[in-house]
Amino acid sequence: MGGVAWTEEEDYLLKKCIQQYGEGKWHRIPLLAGLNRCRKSCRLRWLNYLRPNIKRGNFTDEEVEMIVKLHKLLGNRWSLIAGRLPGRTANDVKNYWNCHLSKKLNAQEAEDHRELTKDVQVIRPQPRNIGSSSMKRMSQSESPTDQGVQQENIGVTFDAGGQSHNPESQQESMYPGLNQQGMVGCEFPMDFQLEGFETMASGEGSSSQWNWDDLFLDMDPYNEFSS
DNA sequence: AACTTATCCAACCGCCGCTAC
DNA sequence: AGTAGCGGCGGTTGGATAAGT
Repeated sequence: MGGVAWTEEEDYLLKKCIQQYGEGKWHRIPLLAGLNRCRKSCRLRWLNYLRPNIKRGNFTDEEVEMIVKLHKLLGNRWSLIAGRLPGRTANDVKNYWNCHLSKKLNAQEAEDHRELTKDVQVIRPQPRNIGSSSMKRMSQSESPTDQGVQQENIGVTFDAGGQSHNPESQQESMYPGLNQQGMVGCEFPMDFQLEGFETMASGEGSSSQWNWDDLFLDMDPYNEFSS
């Protein structure tokens, strides 16, 4: 294991201490419980192992599907993802992702990319003269290599992952929420997406102004996704 | 049976944001 | 304004175990 494994006695002491004094105040727990562990170890042990109602064993298909969808939207925000999976911990989700899904999805993406580019002639960005006004515009936005290179003439957007998207056929795209800035979208209902993504895309607010926690407070992906 | 390699997952580490002083 | 202490989070590590040779 990554460190010194917890003994049954330590587990018992920690459990008893938390039952007596409650969660929180982690800095006091080691002292109160008589454990030679740091506050973080105690908290982690409780959250990932000792807490009641923790679901162990394999992830169900529904849970896996949920993880994939939430990860597509949230990225590596494991605690938020785990919050939507009753009984699962952030560590469980993270481990499962790292062990199973990341490899699987990487392989699938590589395969999809091969399929997409199989019969397609790759059009690479050509050097071109850029007028001063265009330069000004570019300097105000992110580097095109970061968020997608616009192929103005053919109307196809290339994102950083090398996939191409035609804005006109976006409705049929695998990622209907993908905007022209190359922002990764999702398969959520459009009325949900637009509230957040349009504002971000239009530049009215930076992504740092967004609080994802708020965004999810009233959302139940079990129902939202399955419908 | 012995050894090597791959996989899993519990635990640790470092960083971040918040709060109190 | 600066700083210390805290809870919380995500990334990484490394021991145990399974699978392969």
